[in-house]
Amino acid sequence: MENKKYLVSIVGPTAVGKTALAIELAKHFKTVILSADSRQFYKEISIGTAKPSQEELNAVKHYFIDNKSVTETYSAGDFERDAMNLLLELYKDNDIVILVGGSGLYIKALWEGLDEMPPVDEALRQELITNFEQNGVTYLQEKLRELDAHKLENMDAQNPQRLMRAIEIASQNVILNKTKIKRPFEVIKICLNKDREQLYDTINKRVDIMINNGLLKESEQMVDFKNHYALKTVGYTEVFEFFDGVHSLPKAIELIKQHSRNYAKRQITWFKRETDLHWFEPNETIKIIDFINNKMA
RNA sequence: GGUAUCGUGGCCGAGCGGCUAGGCUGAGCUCUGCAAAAGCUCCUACAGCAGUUCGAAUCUGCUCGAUACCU
Repeated sequence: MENKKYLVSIVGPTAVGKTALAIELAKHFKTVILSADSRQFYKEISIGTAKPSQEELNAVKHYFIDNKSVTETYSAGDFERDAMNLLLELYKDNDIVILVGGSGLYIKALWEGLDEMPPVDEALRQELITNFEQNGVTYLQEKLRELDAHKLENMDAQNPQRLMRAIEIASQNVILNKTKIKRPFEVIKICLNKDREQLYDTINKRVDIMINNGLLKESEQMVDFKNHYALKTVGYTEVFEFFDGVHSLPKAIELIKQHSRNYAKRQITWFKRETDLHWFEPNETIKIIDFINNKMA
């Protein structure tokens, strides 16, 4: 009979220490790491995305790092599909796989699944963007009201991005069932967090390190791609603005720190509502290993 | 010592007699495909004291503090 399979998931805010813990766990359980970080996929950007170091990557096999180019568009749905396929392969040789990352939606997609969706209609998307730019959110609200008034009443109607998405779905007659999918493995959910001030301090310091490690140079090489979604992200946006003369360098660095702190806070908010999530401090490795063993016993 | 200008919430910053400017930070939150994204909510301050006035952050005086210039 085949052994039970586990997905040990390490989540938490940026810079809390997920990478280090994941590597320790992977070594301890003699397994591999599946990364769920929506920016570490991209092979061209490493410094600003705080990828694991080369030594760390050599120590344990990592999947979903450097597997995409910034010119590609990738979504949570794509990730769910690719990660599931990979996991089924990995479970042939391993009973445990370590999932690590901070991209809440991507992780949720893998844990619970997303509904099947037809591909985005590019023409419609473009039309929506154009009309939104000219007429504002009101246009999107009215458009959605015609298609699905009930949906409009029950959503964040001030959010253009979500309105566009809702219109796309409504216009394709897709029925969302929003039920959690039963996975062929058990998910063990561990969230790392620490004192807010300490976390912010670590974030600030890490940004300085990124600058010293050549974030500016890396960004310079990415200038031609700055309109791609992959580069619409903290660390690069601010440096591009510095290049364009919008901010001084010190100001840009200050903004990277600030936006990283804001991001960390949003991540914490996201994970707070997750059920079955167990919270630990980053230095509690032994306690975490015990916890995992208990869960698997 | 004199003259001038100024002193607004954690920070920036408008207002210049009556209707909680606004922005940023910070905190809280939303979440089925751009998610390191996008959006929502909260935090009623005018240096102090005295006065003018029905009413003062806004006008007057004094005190304290800052800045600039002069001797």
